[in-house]
Amino acid sequence: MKRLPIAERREQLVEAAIAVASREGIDAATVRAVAAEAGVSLGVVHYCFQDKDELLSAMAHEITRQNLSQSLLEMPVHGEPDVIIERALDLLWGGISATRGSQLLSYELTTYSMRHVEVRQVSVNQYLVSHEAASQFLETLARSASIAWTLPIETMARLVVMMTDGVVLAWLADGDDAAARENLRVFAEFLSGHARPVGADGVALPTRARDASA
Amino acid sequence: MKRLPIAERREQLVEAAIAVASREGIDAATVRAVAAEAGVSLGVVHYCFQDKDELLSAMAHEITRQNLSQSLLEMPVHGEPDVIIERALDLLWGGISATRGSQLLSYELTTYSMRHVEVRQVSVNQYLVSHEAASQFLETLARSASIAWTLPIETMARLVVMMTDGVVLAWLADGDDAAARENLRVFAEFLSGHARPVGADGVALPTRARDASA
DNA sequence: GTCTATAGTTGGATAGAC
DNA sequence: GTCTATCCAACTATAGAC
Repeated sequence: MKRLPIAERREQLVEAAIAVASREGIDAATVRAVAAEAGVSLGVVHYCFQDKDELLSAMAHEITRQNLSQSLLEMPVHGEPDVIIERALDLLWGGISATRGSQLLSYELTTYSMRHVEVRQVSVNQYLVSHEAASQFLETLARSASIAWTLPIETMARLVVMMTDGVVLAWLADGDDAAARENLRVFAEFLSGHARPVGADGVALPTRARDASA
Repeated sequence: MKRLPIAERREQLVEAAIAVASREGIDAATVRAVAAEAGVSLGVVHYCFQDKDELLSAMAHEITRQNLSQSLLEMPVHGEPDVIIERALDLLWGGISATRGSQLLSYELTTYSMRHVEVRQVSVNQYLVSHEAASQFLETLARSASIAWTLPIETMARLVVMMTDGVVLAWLADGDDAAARENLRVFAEFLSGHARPVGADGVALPTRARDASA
């Protein structure tokens, strides 16, 4: 546990910060607590990070990456659009419901960032990463299911982020897993309602399309 | 500014707490800052409230009431369902977008409550009040527009709360008023899609109903 | 690079004069 | 009921020995 290069030490401390903050909340993630969690002394943290805000920012960046990357990479192959959409949301929900502390921490970081100018970038980054992930999610979904979206991808992505936040917040509040899944089912219906079938090459199939213009 | 009955003093302090917390965030709402905001000395606050948590709980209860009561009381009269729904969401948004600090504070209180057992009731209360308000909103809407909802009122209410949270969070993050209104427009379409017309007396009109069973 | 020790703040809570 | 004064705990941050 001694004499690590500073880059590795920083990684270790960020992981420790994530651990303690996910478990006990953002207020509990003091420099002291992080040092204790990592098994180093207080001075080490201040040697690796200029101040607490820099540590918090690094932690936020990493947890945003972790929360979103895992759920969105695997996607079902081909099949009926409605089935694929519902299955994709199931996978998404699996990744979320298994990481309650991280999800809650993510919202704590959002509000914290909105109140403290020194870490303003955190919520901006969360916003950008979430929307990028949602866009990729929708595009992969469209390719897998041979569909196109009836609204611009940016609009759809914002709706996906919005609904995901809503579902997760409600679930954090009441812990009702069944209700969250029910919400996702309605969410899936909503997505299906804004999809129109296209050929495998991406060309619309006018005979089945609900709206040839759009 | 002297010798008020304790009930009035408590009200005054709660208002001061709301003011400072809405303006500067939950972390800035220290007992000292609240006392200064109210123009009283530190001891007065501890005389009126057993500890900080009791003050925070009182503040949370009051701001939850304020945030939700104002927007939901006025509702348009009769007319075409789609128009009424969109107009109702416009009114809702007006009440929200004018109170950015309060909205953000509400989410800060939610996450704070979820991490501190002593104020656990705060988020439970937020949940209950929000769902009750959403249910009333939907019922008033149904009466005004002479429609019925195709899903159980509890399910619909949870969806309304969920979507409202999502829209507000996204708006807090990027401040994009136009995008929020666009989201609400889609939200309105969603609501319209789950409404079916009934007679003014609440009886379904089978000739126009999309689904006579439900 | 890592440790201990400590300076310097801030904030919750209480005691006691008025 | 209200004020001032004070205690005590926890935290960020730095200095300096090793």
